[in-house]
Amino acid sequence: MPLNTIQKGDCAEIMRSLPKGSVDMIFADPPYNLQLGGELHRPDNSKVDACDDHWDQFSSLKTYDDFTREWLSAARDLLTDDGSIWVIGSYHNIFRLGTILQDLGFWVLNDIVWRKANPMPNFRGRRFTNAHETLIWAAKSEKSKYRFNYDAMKALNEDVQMRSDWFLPLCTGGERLKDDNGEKAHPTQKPEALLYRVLMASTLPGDTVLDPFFGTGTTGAVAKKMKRNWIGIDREDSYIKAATKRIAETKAEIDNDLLQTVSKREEQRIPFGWLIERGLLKPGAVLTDPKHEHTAKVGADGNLITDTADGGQQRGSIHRMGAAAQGAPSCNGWTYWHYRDGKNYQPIDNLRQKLRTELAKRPDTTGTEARTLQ
Amino acid sequence: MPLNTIQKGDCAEIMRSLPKGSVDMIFADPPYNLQLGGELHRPDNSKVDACDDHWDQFSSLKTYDDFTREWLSAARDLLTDDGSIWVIGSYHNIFRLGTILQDLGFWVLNDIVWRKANPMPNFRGRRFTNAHETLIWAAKSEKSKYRFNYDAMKALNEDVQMRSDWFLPLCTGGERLKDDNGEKAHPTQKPEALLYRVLMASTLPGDTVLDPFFGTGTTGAVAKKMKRNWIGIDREDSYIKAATKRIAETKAEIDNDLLQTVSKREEQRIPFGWLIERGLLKPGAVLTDPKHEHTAKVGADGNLITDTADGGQQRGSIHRMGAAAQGAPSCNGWTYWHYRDGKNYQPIDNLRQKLRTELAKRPDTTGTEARTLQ
DNA sequence: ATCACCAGTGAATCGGATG
DNA sequence: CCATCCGATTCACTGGTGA
Repeated sequence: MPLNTIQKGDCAEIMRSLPKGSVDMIFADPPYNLQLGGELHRPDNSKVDACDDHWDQFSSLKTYDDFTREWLSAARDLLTDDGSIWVIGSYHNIFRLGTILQDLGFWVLNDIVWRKANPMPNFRGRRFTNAHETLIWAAKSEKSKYRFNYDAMKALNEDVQMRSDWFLPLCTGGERLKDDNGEKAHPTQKPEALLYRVLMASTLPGDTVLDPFFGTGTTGAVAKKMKRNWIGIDREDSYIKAATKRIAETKAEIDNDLLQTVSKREEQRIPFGWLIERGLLKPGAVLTDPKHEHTAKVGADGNLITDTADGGQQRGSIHRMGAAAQGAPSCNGWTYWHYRDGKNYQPIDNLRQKLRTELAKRPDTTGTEARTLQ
Repeated sequence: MPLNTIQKGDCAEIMRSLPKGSVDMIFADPPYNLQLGGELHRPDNSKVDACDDHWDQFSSLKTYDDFTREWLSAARDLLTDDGSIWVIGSYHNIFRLGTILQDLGFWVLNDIVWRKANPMPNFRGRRFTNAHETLIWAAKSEKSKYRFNYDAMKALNEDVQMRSDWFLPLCTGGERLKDDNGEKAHPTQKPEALLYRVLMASTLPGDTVLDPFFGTGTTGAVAKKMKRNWIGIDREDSYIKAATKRIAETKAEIDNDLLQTVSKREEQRIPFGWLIERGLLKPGAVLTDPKHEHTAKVGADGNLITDTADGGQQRGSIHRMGAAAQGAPSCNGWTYWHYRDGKNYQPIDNLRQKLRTELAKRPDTTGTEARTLQ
């Protein structure tokens, strides 16, 4: 795999030449097929520098669809089974992209709206200001165990779930690459903040990220900063030259420990029985629910024991017995059951956390056991 | 023309029976083809009342496409040459709708994002909160002299061009129609404010507006208020009954309350993570408290990271880590934590203020940032 | 009259490991 | 392939009740 390099050529062809199932995530910013008419002027009569490059011209919708199906199909084969893809577009092409993604078997996870902080106004006053672009995030298939760093996204948003509408400025000012004449090097350079969020959401450090329409290499630059491996593909020498220089000047600046995000789901599993084995809870201890409406006794084997209405007993895991007490389909026993700590009641999750901290300090003695029991 | 009545039956069939070129605008809220799996429960174990009605079930994407092509084709013939159509959908169906619209010769004018003020969260934490729906506004053809009430839209928006992202609350409370059992009469009733803006943008009083998926008749009720003629089509007796009653009780008067967009909040919320995404702070930057007694490092996800006495690490939001450092129950992390600016230390609140000023320069007037600029 | 608290709810493609 | 079990997971808003 040609990691951390730019390949020159047709992206479908090059993707077909790489080993199948070898890429964790693909970010694609394909031609939008804008179909612009004549020139557009601002109210002050200055001319709008539109995207009229040859690579954005297609003779018909069918030509665009064929082109799209070709590269998306190659992209799908390149992804690992649990990989995912991001594509970005506007109303000119996003419906074609979305339809073909679905037809090829991709499973759409979200459509994301990039709300532009500073869009170009509609100078003619004939439509609404086109103030957003759309990203589609899709897994390779319905069965994929795609990666989503939920906790990182929540943390980025001050502990509130990240929504499907993102408000970010355009790429302007110093971030915008210029060519030797001081003109913008690429007509549609995307802001790094957009890629930062995409990479943070759906990849891990060390993952391989491919961008088939690399342009000025925003994906590569952000991937390098965030210690993801990247592969870029483009057909234009001028873009490859600009991207190469840009990425060479970019440092992998973020430390490993800073790149880590914690997810409860990925923490070490602690069976309830370990609390008893290690004396954090004694057999016979009485647990209650938060409202003190139900009680259960701790059995020596890690089961809980409750008395039933008919004078019998019931036993089961902390989760099963919590669900039964509430008449609910499921229950997180760790947060439901509380133990007595002096005059207060604490969730048994506190004991789990305590044990987890201890185990982390002594990885040599307990690590193997913990790992094998996971 | 059966103006201001509801027709019962298949919408494509009924549209074919009406005179061609006789309708000025069509608003369509077709089935979304959600393809839901099993049941979904909230964290409190209550069940989500999903949209699982028979009319939303299609056996395949092809079946859905055939259905869509059929009614959109009939709709196109029904429009005047200068007429336009609005369709609404989610990522499940909007790409199919958009592709078929384009294939039939409709000319897309805008895609509009309805950002929901109060969407349902993602309960499992597996994706981004699906916080918007998409509307497509299209003219009958590229040559259409479609109607767009530019000045009305600008006036609605405090004299700034209306953007393509609209921030509106869901239809809840008193506006939501209930059946005889007190249950919601329709699973997906749209808010009147949404229809108000659509009608205000693209029709004139006296115009004829048709809704082929009439449901509880929101389109008819708002059209009546705004003195547009309306035609509704639906297949379900229960919806027709509810819509008939609703429109009979609606008066043909323009309700000024509807004119208002959701009021702006005083200040927009800036998550700490935005400073990192936008490069105002780098991951790894060291923050200190005003007395330089505590330090914390900035994580890539917007959490702060501190070293604990026992050699471990702790992470959390700026507020939580500020509280922990002081042993206080709460803390305003924005004023507590300081970053190094040359030789001086400045509260990170300065960076927030800087970003806020930048954002304020480009006010998102359409819609109120509320808590969710995102 | 006001406030605090609780319950309910909205177009939702909402697990993963183990046996 | 399927069954079983563990255990992680929610935001904004409305309306009712009781102090």
